[in-house]
Amino acid sequence: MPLGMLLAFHPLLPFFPRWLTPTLLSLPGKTRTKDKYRVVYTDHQRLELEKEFHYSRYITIRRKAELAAALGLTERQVKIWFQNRRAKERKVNKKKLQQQSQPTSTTTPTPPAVSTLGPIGGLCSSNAPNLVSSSPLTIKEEFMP
DNA sequence: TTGTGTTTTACGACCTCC
DNA sequence: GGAGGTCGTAAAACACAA
Repeated sequence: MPLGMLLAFHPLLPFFPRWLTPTLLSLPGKTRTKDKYRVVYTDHQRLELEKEFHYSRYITIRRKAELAAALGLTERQVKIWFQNRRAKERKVNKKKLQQQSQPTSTTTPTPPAVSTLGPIGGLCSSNAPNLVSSSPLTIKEEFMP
């Protein structure tokens, strides 16, 4: 049974949605409130975050603060966005790998081995572990005005 | 419409590093 | 010990076929 169901149907928490659990209600600074379980980022916010991610998958503390201020987000939101974005990338790469490992017998040939780092290639920074280095400039330029 | 699958925010648990 | 990493998950938002 998922944790959420346990919480939702816990005898002490009768029919409380997850975001209404006492923990979330009592602790200040929590972002999950009754009004907004989660916010939807604007296209501009997403674009800027994506740009930064393509430049470097691991954001520096300084850059995180700058970006958060520029986009009107909290540093925590920026941090979590990067975490989720890396998770997404891993998921996509895993999917690609699985598709490559089981070749289709249909007429549609699998495309030539594409970098698992996505269409933009492997952009990485010095603080990004286990990242295949490529040309960061090419990516960055893609978002130049 | 609506039912269903996918994507997007946000969190907790746990782990590693300094 | 704290900050930040992954992993798993919840639930809102979204896409889309029926």
